[in-house]
Parts: sequence; structure tokens; C-alpha cells
Amino acid sequence: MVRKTKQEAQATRELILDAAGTLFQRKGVSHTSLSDIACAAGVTRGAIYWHFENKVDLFNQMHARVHLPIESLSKQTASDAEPDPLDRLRDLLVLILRETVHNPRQRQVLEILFHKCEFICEMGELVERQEALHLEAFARTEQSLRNAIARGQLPADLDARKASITIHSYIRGLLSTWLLLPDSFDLAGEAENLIDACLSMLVHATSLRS
Amino acid sequence: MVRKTKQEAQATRELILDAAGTLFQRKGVSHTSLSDIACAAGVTRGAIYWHFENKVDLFNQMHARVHLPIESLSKQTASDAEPDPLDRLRDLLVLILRETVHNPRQRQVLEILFHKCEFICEMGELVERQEALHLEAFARTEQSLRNAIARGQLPADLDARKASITIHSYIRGLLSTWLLLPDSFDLAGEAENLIDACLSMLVHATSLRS
DNA sequence: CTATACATACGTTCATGTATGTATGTAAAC
DNA sequence: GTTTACATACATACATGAACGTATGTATAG
Repeated sequence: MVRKTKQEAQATRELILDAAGTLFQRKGVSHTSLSDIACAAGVTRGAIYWHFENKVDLFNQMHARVHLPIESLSKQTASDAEPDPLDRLRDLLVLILRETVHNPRQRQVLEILFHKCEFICEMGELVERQEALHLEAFARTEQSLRNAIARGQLPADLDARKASITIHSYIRGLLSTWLLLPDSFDLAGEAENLIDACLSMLVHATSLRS
Repeated sequence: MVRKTKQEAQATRELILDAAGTLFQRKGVSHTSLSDIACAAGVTRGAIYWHFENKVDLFNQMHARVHLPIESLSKQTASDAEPDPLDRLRDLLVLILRETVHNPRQRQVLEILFHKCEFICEMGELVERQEALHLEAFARTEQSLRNAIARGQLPADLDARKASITIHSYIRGLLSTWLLLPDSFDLAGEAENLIDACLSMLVHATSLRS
């Protein structure tokens, strides 16, 4: 069997990415060889080297599949035409927590990023792109907070920058902790409570004001 | 040169651990070979295999050096004889943030744990011990919070368990974010503000009550 | 004299990258 | 509508080097 049609080739590519995701999640990125992936996907290493440059490239392509939805959502949230920016922010944050629990692919990618790979320069784009994504997210949330302040939903002297970083750290900590110890608490069930607690912090904490 | 005195042998052991720490932090655990470590420490692999079973063992021994101070501190904090448990908790949390910034060894170990190693079963004790440490920390903070509730420093109906996990996730998120992007905010300078914000959340957030 | 604290040397196992083989889809030529 | 030619989508085979673990050598401390 050789020379598949373009659709079949695309399916093979997806197969490889799926297998890689599963193995990365279970054994870690650097402890998974291309032979492992090929075997799990039912192909040979030749197929992998056809579709990808090497493991790092394969790893980066993996992330390209899952980022888009959450990013597009967060963008419209930061619009200053939104009449209730604080509630949109709340919706977004709750969604992030819930999706991580219920969307296997998102959970897989986050679990790999948090606990199954090493952030080193050899990973190529990953580190830079991840840093860039964070800074973008900081900025977008900061904008949302400014909009909320302008609409009187948050204290006028709230330091939006500090608050944005605080929120993101909080979310990252929740995800990281839950992905490490999924049985320690019910992330999906408590999502609203956890986010509301965080947002109430923005309202009440005088130490986050300038 | 061979056969050193016991003190010199101990010094060699420390040298190896130091070199390993530096290389793990820079290149990641699995991308650092024992040859790299030996070379950096000015010894041969033979010396490493004399002092340690293998890389995993070496990695685990690394952590044994740095955990103790923060653990002993957190233990006395949870004592119910403490008249001001909330303030002791505050001190502890602020200290954790500051030490991470100013104590190179703590920063190194945390940076490795968060971003330079993979949490997989092949790492041996690491995963289990790390999980155990987390659960202990949850429990201790929960006890501190109960003490604070008993002394009227926190709402009587605060869910201590939820609050404990919330605090730990928050701290973990701050550390993880800062270690990834140290220039994005001043963790040491803002330590008190960040912790006060978190503690004010415990006081005001109704969503953390039972 | 013996155990220690290494250094040296050796064998073996992967994992990687590349080179090559090969059968088929696909499009153009006739 | 065949035939031809070429690119595609892999499989197979090979060469290389890195990293590991172990076995052994060896000088000295105790």
C-alpha cells in the first residue's frame, strides 16, 4: 500500500498527531520517540518524516490545532463596545476551566504544556510563542478590566495591569494544580465559585489599587 | 588524583549536584546527559555513578537539599497555639514568594520542577513525593485557616478546604508565571500586595463559603 | 591490608536522520 | 481514452552517534 489520495494523506497526518498527543501526555515529550509515535499510529517513521521535519516540528504543529477557539473567544471579550465586560470576562474564565475538564484535546494539550514537556530553547518556536501568547493574554485581559472600570464595574483606581497578571496567575495555578491532582477538587463543578472569588478580589482588595 | 578523604568526597558530591542543578535549569532534565554533568563538575561519569544510582536518583537527591527550610516553617505555622494564625500564614506566603526571587537555589529547584522536567512515572519517587507534598501542604494550610476561623479572623462559614486549595493554586500560578516571564512583574516587590489580595478574597468572597 | 573514591575502557541499546525503493494518484500529451 | 511522465505518500534500509550501564583499573585513606 502506497501513494494515498490527498484526503487519506491528511488523515494520516491527523492520525500521527493524535498518536503523538496521547503518547506525549502519557510518557512525556522527550521520552517519546518517533518510533513510538509511528507504531501507535500504525505507520512507519517514514510517514512522520514526510509530514513533519522532526519531533519539535511535530510538537509545534500539535498546538496549532487547539489554540484557535479560545483565542478568538478572548478577543471579542476585550472589545470596548461590550456593555458588560466584567461578565464576559467571567464567562470566558469559567469556560476556560470547564473546557479544560470536558474537552479532552484541550486538557491533553495543557497537561503536556504544564507537566509533560520542558521549556528549553531547543523546543524552537514553542517557548517564544508561548511567551508571546501570555503577554497578549495579559494585555487583552487588562483591556477588559479597563473597560469594566470605565463602566463602573470595578474600582476606578484598580491597577489593571497588576489585576490582569493576578487573574492569569490564578487561572494558571488552578489548571496546573488540577492537572497534577485531578482528584483533589472538582474544577468543573467549582468553576463559577472559583472565578467569582477571584473577581471579588478585584473589587475588594485595596492592595491591587494604585 | 584518586581516593579523596571523606570530606573531599562529600564536596565532590555537592559539586555534582550543583552542576546538575545549573544544567537542568538551563537545558532541561532529560536533555542533560550524565556526561554533561560530569564535564561541568570537572569529574567523570564514574564519579557520578559512585555517588548516585542514575540520573533519576541524582535528580531526587537534588530536591532533598532544598525542601527542608520551607517545610519546617510551614509546620509551625499550622499550630493551633499560634495566637495570630492568619498573620503567620501571610508571613509564610510572602516568604515563599520572596525566597523564590532571592534564594537562587530555591528558584532553581522550582524553575526545574515547573518548567524544566516532565512529570512521568519514570521519574520514580518524584511524582508521588510531589503529590504527597502538595496534599500535606493543602492539609496544613487548611488547618491554619481553621485556626484563623476559630479566632474570628475569617468568616465562620468559610470552606477551609476550598480556600486552602485556592491559595495554593494562586501561589503556584504566581510562581509558575513569574518563573516563565520574570520580567512581566516584580514578584518580590509586590509579594505583600499579592498575598494581601489573596487573603482579602478569603474574607470577602461569598463563593468560598459553605 | 582492605575498602573507598574515583577514572578508564568496553559493550550495547536506542533514537535520529537520511538515502533509497516503490507503488500509485494525477495531469498532460497524443 | 490510453499512454506517458512525474510528483506524491509513504515503507524500508542504513549509517551514525549519543547515552547508558557495567566492568575493571588504581591510588590512597583509614
